[in-house]
This record gives sequence, C-alpha cells and structure tokens, in this order.
Amino acid sequence: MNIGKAARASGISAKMIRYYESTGLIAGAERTASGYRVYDHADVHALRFIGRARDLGFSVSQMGELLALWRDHSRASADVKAIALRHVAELEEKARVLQAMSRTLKHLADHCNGDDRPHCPILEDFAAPDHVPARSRWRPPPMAAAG
Amino acid sequence: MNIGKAARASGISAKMIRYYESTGLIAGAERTASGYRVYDHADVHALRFIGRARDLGFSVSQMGELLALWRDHSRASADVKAIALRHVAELEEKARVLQAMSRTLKHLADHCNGDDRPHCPILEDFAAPDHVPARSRWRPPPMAAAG
DNA sequence: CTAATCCTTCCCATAATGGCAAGGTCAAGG
DNA sequence: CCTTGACCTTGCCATTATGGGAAGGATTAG
Repeated sequence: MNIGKAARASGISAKMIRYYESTGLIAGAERTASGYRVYDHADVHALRFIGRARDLGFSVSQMGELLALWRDHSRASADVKAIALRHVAELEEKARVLQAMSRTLKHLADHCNGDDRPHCPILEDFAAPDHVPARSRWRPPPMAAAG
Repeated sequence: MNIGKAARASGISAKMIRYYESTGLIAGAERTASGYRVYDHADVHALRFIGRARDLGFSVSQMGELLALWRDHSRASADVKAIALRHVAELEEKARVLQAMSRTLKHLADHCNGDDRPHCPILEDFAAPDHVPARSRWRPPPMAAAG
C-alpha cells in the first residue's frame, strides 16, 4: 500500500511517517519504480506501536528504544519496565511542575477581585522585587547569633 | 547599565533579553554611540516581571498582554484575572494529560515482571491492534440485541 | 485524453532557549 | 600607547514534533 493508506491505517500522518523515516526511527520503505513508498501490514503494525507510544508521551528516541526491544524477542522485560518507569517519573515531574504553577497562579487569582478597578494582586505579585524559585534556593542554617 | 548587568539583575539571560526585544515583547533598548544596549532600573523591573510570568508558564504573547495591563493603570483587574484563570485552566489541562499518560503507563508497568524474561505486558499493549484515545471515541449506545 | 487524486522532495514556521563564531568596544594595566 | 581580557553586536544553527504549502511527477477514474 502507498503512504496515504498506511497513514489512514495506522493513524500516523503521512508527513510524520516520512519524518520517522528521516530520523531513522523506522527503516526506509521499499519504493515502487516511480519512487512511491510501499508499506505492508507489518509496517502498519509498527506504526501503530509508534502511535501508541507517542500517545503516552514517549519521544522519538525513546520510541526507538522501545521498538528495538519489541523486535528483540530475547529482550529482558526489566529493560522495558525500566524505560517505562523512567518515563512515568518524567511525566509525573512535568505534571508536578505544571500543578505548582497552577496552584500559585490560582492562589493569586483567588485574591483578585476581578472587577473594573485596577487594583490587582496578580500584577502586584509579578511586579514584586524578589521572586525566588523557592525550592532551588538553599537556606543557610541559622547560626548562633554572632553579633 | 549594559545587557550583561541587566541580565544578572533580572535573572533573564542576555540572549533572551534580545529575543524578547526582537519579538516586540519589550521595546528596543536605547543604544550607546557604539551600539551597546542600555538599560535602567525600570527595564530591569519589567524584565523581572517577565521572568515571574515566565516561571508561571505564560507564553511570550500572554506576557505581552500582562505587561500591557501592568502598564495600564486604568486596567480592570477582571481582565488580568481572566488571563490568569484561562492560564490556570490550560496548566491544569496539560497536567491532567500528563497524569493520564503516567497513570496508564504505570498501570502497564505494574503488570510487568521486570525480570530477564522477554514476556512484557507493556510491549504487548503497545503492539495491540486497536488503541483508542478512549475518551475521544464515541461509543454507540447498546441496542436491543438484533441477532 | 483529461481531471482529480496521490505521491515526491524541499522549504518554511512554530516556542523558547542555548551555543558558536566573527568582529567591534571598552576598561585596566604595563 | 598598546595589549589583554571581558563584554557587546549580529547572525546562523540546533533543538522537538508537527503542519502547511509549492512545484512537479504518477496514477487512476471517467
């Protein structure tokens, strides 16, 4: 089948199929005499695998690792699990960061009247002199007063 | 002060200050006779504002809106709050997406032995024929059995 | 044969950020 | 006065995954 049909069958756009080929994630497809890429059901299967991994937020390089393990019938499931758990940790970390932002901003918004007057705690916070990435700054342990 | 000092004072890299200038987020700085950009304390203040907004995940264009409101002393706080709450919703949505991915993948990993044998439910899931973006697919209501 | 559809490659754009390079500027010190 | 080092300038490249579009060739349906 041509790339369009493979795209429809796999849920991966033709554009992305070519991209995955260019990055080496998938092997270059066979070509017809006139240069059209040709795919078979196994290719579509691999593309679906890729789509599933992509939907779970894996990057192209991680998908490459997973594809290699998928094809390696003597893989150790521990290797797959390690990749998966590492990715779970990354996803959770990203979610945590977003939620921290959300929480902070929500807190500011909760204190904003939201009326037609200019007073706004949100802008006041943004304009306040020192905003610190809190968790990243080390606080020196309090010493016995030296003066 | 020159751009380097403004960068150190604001926590925004010189590179990004130039970038923000190029995108129109901030006005082009004054220049010395030899072309060096010159900043004053008000500029640094604005850069800190930008940094704070950036830390809360606002895009450059959103920061532009916020800066405009900050400078508009006759703004309505409702306008600021609306932007903030819209952003809160976006952040939460992104966090939800990441968590859904994480949850799914964690679930799969929980069923994987993680030993040196090849059997792996994670890969089996990825290779399964139909993965559906679940929530987005409409299920036809069950009809009275027709056959 | 022609029109429509499909394919190819190539370039562009996105968002925010860093890196590098070539070259001009400035301040401190000999 | 000149050198050295730190700093500045612009410009280009790279990142990640994705889509858009153009120009032109291939195929297929009528």
